[in-house]
Amino acid sequence: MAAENINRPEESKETKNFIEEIIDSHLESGRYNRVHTRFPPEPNGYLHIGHAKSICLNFGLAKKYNGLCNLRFDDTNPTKEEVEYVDSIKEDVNWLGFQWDAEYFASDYFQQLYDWAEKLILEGKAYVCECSQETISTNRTTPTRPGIACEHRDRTPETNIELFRRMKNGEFPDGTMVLRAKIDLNSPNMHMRDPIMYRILHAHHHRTGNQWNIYPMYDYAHGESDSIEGITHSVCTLEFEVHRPLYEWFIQNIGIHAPQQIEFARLNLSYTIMSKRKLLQLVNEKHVSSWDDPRMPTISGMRRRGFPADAIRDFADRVGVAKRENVIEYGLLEFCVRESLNKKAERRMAVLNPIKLIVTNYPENQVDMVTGVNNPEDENAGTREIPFSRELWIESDDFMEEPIKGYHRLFPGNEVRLRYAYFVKCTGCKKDENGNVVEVYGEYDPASRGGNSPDGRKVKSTIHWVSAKHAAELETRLYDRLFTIPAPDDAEEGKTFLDYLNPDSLKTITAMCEPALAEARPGQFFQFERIGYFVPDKDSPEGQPRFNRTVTLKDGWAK
RNA sequence: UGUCCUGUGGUGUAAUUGGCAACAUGUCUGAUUCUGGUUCAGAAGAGUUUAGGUUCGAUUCCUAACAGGACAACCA
Repeated sequence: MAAENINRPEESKETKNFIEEIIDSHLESGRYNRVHTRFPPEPNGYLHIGHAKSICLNFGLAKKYNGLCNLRFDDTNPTKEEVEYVDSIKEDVNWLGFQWDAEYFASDYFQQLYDWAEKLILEGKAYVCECSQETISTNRTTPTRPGIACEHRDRTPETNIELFRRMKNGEFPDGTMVLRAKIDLNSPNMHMRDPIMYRILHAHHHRTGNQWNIYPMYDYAHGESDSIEGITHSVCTLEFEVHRPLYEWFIQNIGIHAPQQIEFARLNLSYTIMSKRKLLQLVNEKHVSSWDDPRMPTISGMRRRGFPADAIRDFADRVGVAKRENVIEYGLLEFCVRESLNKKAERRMAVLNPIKLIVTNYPENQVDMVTGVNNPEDENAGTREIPFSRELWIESDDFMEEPIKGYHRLFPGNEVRLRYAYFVKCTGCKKDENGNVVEVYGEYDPASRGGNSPDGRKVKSTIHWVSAKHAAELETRLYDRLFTIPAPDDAEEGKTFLDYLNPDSLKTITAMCEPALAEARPGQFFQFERIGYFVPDKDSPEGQPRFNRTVTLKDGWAK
């Protein structure tokens, strides 16, 4: 094998993570002359941001070393897995921006796995055990004490192979017997105390149908699948560390290509949960609408929320790869999202919490068009025309009858700029019987058309607005974090993560939007000026976009 | 309890493999700005879990302790 296609990353200021250092040493020592990774999801749920880290890592490693990366579905448990999940997983990996070199299923290897199991049996390295689940467990005892051998352990290979074949043929009911590797009942590592390789399951498998009555366990299937595919570096999360001796035992005793398993710390994000079980619970108990509810930390949820794929990749990059447990601040994800969106989102004006501003010296039925810049960060984004008239919607936060110190928006006597339009000076307001402001009044300066005064006069603030008679009233969903505390998993006594659901994680309002927003289409990104980033939801009817708030703008004033 | 893994600013990740701790984010200032956004400039913030040891010198090597985590499924 020529090794000239190995691509060692050029010396750059970028430091290497510990996995890359291991790979470098393997390449140097000649243990491997290539890099081949895989992303091995179990199709029993939707992918989440934690998987995104693993996807970026595995595909990233392959790319960096000019190697390959497979997508392999770890579908060894037919009772939990469904095609729906297979489809969503493929879509999510693609959307994240990765193409796998080959697509496999662990179930593709069932026959090979079976043959190897027979080989181990014949060599006296595996046996059929008829103990109950409880007996197996109690016979394993505890780590400090030796395990107890059951009467099945010393059966002859002939008996074992016959029993195993009958297991395969479906002659026994579920749970009556299992195939166990004969390793070491006294190992301090409980995984080595004769682990189960096969269990009987008369279940319909999403790919092999009813062909099999026995299914391999993770520990027996995973490493062998890696080996079959020629994987060199099998990257997984920390909890599999104790499984590594077992992974290596099977490979060695079958006598096949040996990949190196390397474990890293999974991603944890503050204010969110990552467990598939809990995520499923949120969906099943209707705390969210679906797996792709924009509040979900799933890849599909984030996509619907408006997080760009490049932001997620950047995030995965920034959190790094190490072995120590970590909790990433949610703010870092938001930073990555804003940084990406700032460059690509077109600006629009929309008023979320409207109050009317009447420009008293502007002619009653006049309308003029002012020009708005679509994206100050991108010259190619062009401009658009926005209608201006006497009655405008402005944000109620942008007016205070009695301003607090530091406030320089609209208050009686103060002049501000209406973005892209005119200077307007506040002359007062009208209140209802309860003292609530219902209308704000102002006078504009015709000479300031376009947003600048010829006399060089300055204003301290610019506010956004929407012409009342031209406003498009569009449904807008204001999303916030799903949980109220940083670590919803660490519930205090007597509580569960559900007790920390944020009741205000979704507020649906009608926003007063500039007309151009009515033409927004799913897939586009917008910044509502001074407010945040928004995307049209996929469930929007034609010509009537419903907006999802992706993230707010950073608020340096923060009342 | 046993085995294994991990301890570096608030958070995360580094430190040329022994040379007085860097980057990002966050926070706080100030400047710029037709978004209280962006951008720019600056500041504060860890002496590397602790105690010993080796060394001229330790985040890095050794020992012990302490703390946190994983495992003890016919789940993956």
